[in-house]
Amino acid sequence: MARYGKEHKQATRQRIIETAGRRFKQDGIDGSGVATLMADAGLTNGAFYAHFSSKDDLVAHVVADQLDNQVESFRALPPGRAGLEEFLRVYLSPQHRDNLAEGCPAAALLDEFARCPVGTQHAYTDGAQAILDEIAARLAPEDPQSARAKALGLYTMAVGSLQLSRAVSDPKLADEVLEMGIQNARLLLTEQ
Amino acid sequence: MARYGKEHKQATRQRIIETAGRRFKQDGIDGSGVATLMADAGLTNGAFYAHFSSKDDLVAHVVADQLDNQVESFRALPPGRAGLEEFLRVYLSPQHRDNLAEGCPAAALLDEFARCPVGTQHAYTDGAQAILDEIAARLAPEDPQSARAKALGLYTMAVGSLQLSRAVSDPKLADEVLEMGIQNARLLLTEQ
DNA sequence: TGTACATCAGTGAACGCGCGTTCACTGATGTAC
DNA sequence: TGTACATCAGTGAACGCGCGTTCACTGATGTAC
Repeated sequence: MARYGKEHKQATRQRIIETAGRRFKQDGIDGSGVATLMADAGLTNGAFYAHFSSKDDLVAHVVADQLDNQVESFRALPPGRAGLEEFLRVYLSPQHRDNLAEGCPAAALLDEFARCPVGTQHAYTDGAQAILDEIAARLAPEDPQSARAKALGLYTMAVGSLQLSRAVSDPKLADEVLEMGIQNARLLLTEQ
Repeated sequence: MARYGKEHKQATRQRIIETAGRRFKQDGIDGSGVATLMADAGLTNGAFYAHFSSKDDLVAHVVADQLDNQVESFRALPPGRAGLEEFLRVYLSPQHRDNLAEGCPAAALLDEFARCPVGTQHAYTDGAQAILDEIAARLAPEDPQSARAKALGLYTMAVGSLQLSRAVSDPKLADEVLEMGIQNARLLLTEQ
């Protein structure tokens, strides 16, 4: 079972972090047990503590990884406001709403972060700052203060709209929430 | 222990629903055990199933109760846009952010509702519709369509902002999120 | 080249604990006589 | 008025189960000779 190159254990660790990200978003943090998380990665529960000191430790690394990925995919968007338009269309789409596991970590878990240890909150805070910077930079490089305000408005409304669309049991309302979210976000972006 | 008037058991049931509401918002739904919920109400675990058929059953009733209270407190606000201004100031205040247990159920639990049984989602959907109607009615009785859109924007941005302010570990950022939330919400309300 | 050994990622059983749920029982009160 | 009984909200121990965590062990591989 052993004597692999040093990159092998790192790869396993990364695999655990990525499959755990999907599981946490799908079933919640409390709703995902260590044995299930390890089975998702093709391992058994006992190996967990060779990679992480505790479940909380894993959660913090998962959050950092998820936010890193989101920042990276933001940077791959077309430059300027066109990129924000595309982001909105994808983020507030029925496909995103109906795919918890592959979607935005904040939309799936933000209110749980408020109850997480400070290490997890730091990981989220760093990632959220990077995303807000990325949004603001596309908005108005010449007016950073209003760009910052709008970036926050866009981010909080997008996350809130996706969560609301997922929580309601009426499919018509769920779709309306997404459509109005795009409409309101565009209004926020284009005005003044 | 028994032979009280018929209103006694109802009162106990209501007490459980109310203390459970605080506990769920504080510690999450998965994070609150039945024994703890009953101890909060001054009872022992065994009595639970004389009042509710399951924990899920309690959750659905708690969500309905929480949203009812929120609708009621909305109706007690000053009429028209002045009421919405007051709502924003209170909702996006540091006091609300720092008091999970007494605060908005959606801000504390919205992303968990996406993973709840359909009965709970119905309870939330009904309450959310009533709140959106209440907001829209204050906005523009003469233009119900744009009022509806703005009501959704206001609600999702308020919930998203409060969640974000609670999740970040940097107090300065947490305060900024609330301030910018109020600013963006006012912008949404006053324009056009 | 062949054999003995060291390494160590991963296994799987076990730990104590709290979970949601069940159930035989308690005991204070209202009712019947 | 006094006593026996029925009611039933609430008790508390117990159920099987999955939780996070620990640990003695396995066994495939690289290294030493």
